[in-house]
Amino acid sequence: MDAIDQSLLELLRGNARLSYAELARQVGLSAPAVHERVGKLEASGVVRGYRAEVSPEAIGLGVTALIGIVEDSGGDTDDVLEAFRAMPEIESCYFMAGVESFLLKARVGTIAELEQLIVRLNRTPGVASTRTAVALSTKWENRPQPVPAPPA
Amino acid sequence: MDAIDQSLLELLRGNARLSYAELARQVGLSAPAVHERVGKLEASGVVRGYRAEVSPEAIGLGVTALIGIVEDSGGDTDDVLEAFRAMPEIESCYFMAGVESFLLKARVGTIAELEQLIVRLNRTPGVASTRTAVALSTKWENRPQPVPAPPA
DNA sequence: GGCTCTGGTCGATCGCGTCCACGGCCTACA
DNA sequence: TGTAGGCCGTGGACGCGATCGACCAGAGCC
Repeated sequence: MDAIDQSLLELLRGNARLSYAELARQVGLSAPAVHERVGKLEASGVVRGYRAEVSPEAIGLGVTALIGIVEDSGGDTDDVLEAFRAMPEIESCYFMAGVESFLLKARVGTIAELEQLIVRLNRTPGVASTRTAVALSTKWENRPQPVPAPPA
Repeated sequence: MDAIDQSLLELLRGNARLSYAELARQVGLSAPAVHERVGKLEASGVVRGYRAEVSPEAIGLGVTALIGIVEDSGGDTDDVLEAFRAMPEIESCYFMAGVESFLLKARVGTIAELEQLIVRLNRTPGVASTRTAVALSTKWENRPQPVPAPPA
């Protein structure tokens, strides 16, 4: 993971569909060399995948909510997790320090759907209570920050 | 935005580096047809871009925190936003309903850096108070949910 | 000093991206 | 109902890119 790898990551975070030839020009190597480097970054898990970023509103998911979950003292955390995983509306799931064990980011089409989701969450075994905050607007999201000095 | 467009979005959300030829095979059209459809999806803003997803730990950003911000009654929201925007650690910024006007997702390398970030946030004009919760682990993040029925 | 491993370039081949001309279907309208 | 026009697709052509193999330079190690 040297400076060239960092440049490649930076470039691919900006536009994942850049050709190897274009990447090669940008970093001053040959295309096969870039191909090999990127392959190693993928194989080592540094690059997890390449995703098209779709505007949520455009596909009818205009409502974003952040939901804190307090767990039942008797519940099994893994079961709760499984239940969350089965709900496709839950885009992100963090296990947190604090009273609320989980923080979920959910995306639905309407407030009515959000209501149904919250009801389902509250009914989930192991969930003691939920606290929902809805996002009025998303100022930005998943902004890539510059790759800092490598850990190695 | 018909069923084929939805398939294309689904495919590209799974792997943004698929070739047009491959996409064409998957949806049963010719490559130029797919090229044109994807071009229109990009032009209309449905597809915002293509991003490589990089493992945060691999680039030395092992600490994720969610930070709620209570605004000063006298502060200017736009100024606060500008200040947040200038902090690269803040990956996402939502404007929320509720006492806390903003919810930030921040990513830093160490707890010490998180401390410095919180100090900077509290010093920011317009910020009355902050509430930080750190993520112990990320169960999943930005999981693409199936494209539902189109709004049209 | 020579061996080997790593990581690069170069060249060749094959497939892909992309442009263009053409054609079929659907609709609007007389 | 016949017809014109627009939309959206296909097929062909051509140049570029992906990718493989062969080869080479430098570092580290015996």
